[in-house]
Order: sequence, then structure tokens, then C-alpha cells
Amino acid sequence: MTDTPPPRTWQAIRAEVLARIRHRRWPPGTMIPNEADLALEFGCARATVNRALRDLAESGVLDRRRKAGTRVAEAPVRRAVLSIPLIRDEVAALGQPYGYALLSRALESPPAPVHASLALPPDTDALHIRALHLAGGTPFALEDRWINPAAAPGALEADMTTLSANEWLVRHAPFTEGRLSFSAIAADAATAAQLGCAPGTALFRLDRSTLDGTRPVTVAQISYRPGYRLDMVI
Amino acid sequence: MTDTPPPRTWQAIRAEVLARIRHRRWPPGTMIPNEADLALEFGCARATVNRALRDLAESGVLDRRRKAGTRVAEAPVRRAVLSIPLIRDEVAALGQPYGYALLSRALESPPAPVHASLALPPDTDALHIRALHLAGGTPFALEDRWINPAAAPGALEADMTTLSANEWLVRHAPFTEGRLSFSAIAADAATAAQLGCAPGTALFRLDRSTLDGTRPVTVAQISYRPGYRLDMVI
DNA sequence: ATCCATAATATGTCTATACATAATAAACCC
DNA sequence: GGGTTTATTATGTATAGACATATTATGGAT
Repeated sequence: MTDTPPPRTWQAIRAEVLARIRHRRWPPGTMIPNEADLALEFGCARATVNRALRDLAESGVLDRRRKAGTRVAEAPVRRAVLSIPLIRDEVAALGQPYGYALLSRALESPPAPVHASLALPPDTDALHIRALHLAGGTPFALEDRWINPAAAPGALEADMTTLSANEWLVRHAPFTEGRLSFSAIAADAATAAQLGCAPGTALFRLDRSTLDGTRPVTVAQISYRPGYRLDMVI
Repeated sequence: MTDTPPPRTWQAIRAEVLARIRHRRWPPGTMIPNEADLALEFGCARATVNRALRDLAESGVLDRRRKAGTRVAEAPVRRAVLSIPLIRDEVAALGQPYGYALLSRALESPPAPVHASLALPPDTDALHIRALHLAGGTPFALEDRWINPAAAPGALEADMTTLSANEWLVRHAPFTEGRLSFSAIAADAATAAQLGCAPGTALFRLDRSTLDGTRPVTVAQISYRPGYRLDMVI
């Protein structure tokens, strides 16, 4: 019986707590012992228990409130983490050569919804960029982007014929927050022509907007080729 | 000059580091000072700096490697966190009454791909459930689910006419991991009929599979009504 | 009984110190 | 020089102790 002493790392404690939840020793809704007691039981410092429980709370397995204590989440609103890669990397991950083609680039008056979401002053133009991302020579995604020139200094002068606008922005325009919205749309005639599919084909669409503080920097609409899937791991 | 001393909380330090990155004092690719030096500069303990930098690394802003140090991520592979609520909660968030209708429920032989992804023994049946989620009386999402009975004890006996299979599983079947996959599909005739839309309509689809350890528990295909959007915040 | 101040309590965080671990740089040998 | 061993270094983590903070429970006054 060479019983190796149980490792008292925070990961080990997290695993142990998770096991007790899974095995229904602590069913959903249960209050679990407080940190001090658990530290005593596991023979470690309270900070170590805290680290483990905090991690589980972040992933939605536990609910924690000061003074109230820690309980196993009733309906585990699981949180999935999505890494949003550059399309270049996404294509590379498929093992295909990446290509980029600038379709159009103009400083022009945006449609009302775009004007509003960029919070532009009245009668102000924005930089409109349309581009095609290619995987192994075939269309992968169509990007339709509007950039607020005031929020992205240098964008008007930047050469975007070889580098995608997204990559340029990532490197040159600071941004703090953003919103993503996924949906399914039917391909309109123009999009279908660019992506080489029939009009009406169901396409996966990503609408993305990014802010620098409170100032909108850019909004983009990305239509992926038919069959595209976005994968996440819980 | 009642200058309030700068708070030396880890959040404050995270904010300060983030500001330096945004203001290009530490541009992408830069190595930033090590924890000990930053702790000295900010006048706090190294553990506090560690907490702040770890948090930024988790959100993809920093790259950290032992001995190598900490650098500002070149291409900020931003990580977005998606909370996956129960459909019931999703509908409730829209301010509409939730409804649930079980369409069919049978122990039957699954198609080959489902059989494979549930890792069933040869010639084994699985529990097949089809159900409609309603928002304010109109169809919201169509769920097509297969459950591995061996991995979800009690599922065969459970009454799923009032409670959705997903909710039953969440409460009764332990699971540890899962995969999510989002895509856009054209509605087939059966789905269109249930959702009350025209065949061929572009629909947002979620494919979900959950495991208990390494054992597959269930796979589900959820087709949302036309116009559905999934929002995330970076 | 109701309302309000106060005490009690569990989590949240900071500090200082120590050791572990991974990865690089330097020293070394052949 | 090429390859291997040995420091060195920055992050990763554990610990004990302390105080902060948010909430709940309690007790008292009205």
C-alpha cells in the first residue's frame, strides 16, 4: 500500500469537488461546506480551496455569494469559451493556403443602421471595405465592413490590398470591447455570386462590432461559405 | 490636493496594464516587465500582479510562458464567453411565456452517425426524443435528441411530456464535457412544418453533444426559428 | 409585528515568503 | 563544433495571517 498522499493542488481540489457533484454527493442546489472547513478536510490552505472554488464558479458549476456561501448550481448555465481566430488562422487550421482579395474600398455614406451603430456625426462618411477570404483558391468568407475613420487613425491611408482590414485593425486600432452576433441568413444575389453558391443558400453569418471604450470603431458582417461550422468546447 | 492613493487591487492593476497596451506604450509583441518589477512599480505584492496578469492571459490579451516572460499578444485571439442558457430561460428573457410540446418519444435504432457518436454497442437502441419549444405560443426551436440509455439511468422511465429532455438531463445525468457546433442549414420539409416556415428557409442550428467523462450521454440537434440570433460579448 | 442598527459570517482579496516547474542560457566536455 | 549537463530565471502555486466587503441573522426600540 504505497498510498501516494493526495496532491493538494488547486486543480486536484477542483477535481475532487467536481467529482462529488457528479456523483450526487453534492446534488444541484446543495450548499457545500465553507472554505475553511474544506481547507481543513483537504489539509490545505484556504486560499487553495478558494482558487479551486472560484474556478468552478467562473465556469458556472457553482454559485457563490458572500456570507450566503457556496451552492451547486441548480441549472448549470454552462459557459463555453470561444476563441475567435483571424480568418487567416482559421483557414490555416484547415490545412489550406489562405488567400485574400479586396473587392472594393471607398469612403462613402453608410446606410442608416451602420451610420447609427458607428455613432457618426451627421453627413459623415465612413470607410467601406468589401473583401473575400479564400481557402485553397475557393471562397471561404465574404467580409463587408465599415470603419469609423475618426476612431481608427491611419485607416484611410492604410494599404488593405494585401492585408485584411480585420488584421490591420487588430494591429493598429486599439479596442476594448465588442459584440458578436451569429445568425443564419439566405444568400442574396451579390453574396451568392461572390461565394459561388446559389442565391437563397443558407449561410452562417457573423456580425461583429468593436468599441474603443465607448466609441465605435468598426462594424463587420461576415458571411461564411455554405457548410461552415463554428465549434466550441464547454 | 487630496490625491487618493491608487487602489492596488488586482483589478486596478489589470486595468492599468490594459491601458498601457491600448495606448501603445506596450504595443503588440512587446515583452512587458516581469512580475517582480511590476509589483515594485505598483507597490504591491507579486501575487497581486500575478492575479492581474493571469486574468489578462486567460482572456487572450497576454501570452505568458515560464522563464520566457510575458508579452502582449500579437494577434489577440480574443476569447468570448458564451453562457448557454436553457431554452426556457432564453424564451423568458424575451419576455414571452415558454411552452413545451413533446412530439415523439421512442426507443429505436438510431441512424449510423448518431449510433457512432453515442458509442453504442452493435444493435443497441437509443432513446429518441423530438420536441418543440414555444415562445408565446409560436414555435421557437425544434429539438431532435438521442440519449444513450446506459449513460442516463432513469431516462427511459422519466416523464418528458412536461419537462424538456434537456432540463431532465441537466438535473439527473451527470456530465462533464460537451461540444457545441453552430451552423446554418436550409429547413427540410418536416422541420419547416414544425417551425411554421417555408421549406428551404435558412435556419440557425446548434449541434450539441455531452459526455460523462469519456462516455457519450446525448446528442441533440436544435433548429431555431427563422431570424434567431445568438449574441455574445467579448 | 415592523423597522432599524448591530453583530456574525463566508467569501474576496492582499501580503510576505517559500518552493516548484518549465524553459532558456551558459558552461562544459568530447 | 556539436551535443549534453548545469545554472539561471520568470512564472506557477502553496501557505499563514490579516483585513475588506457583502449579506444574512439577530436583537432592540418603537
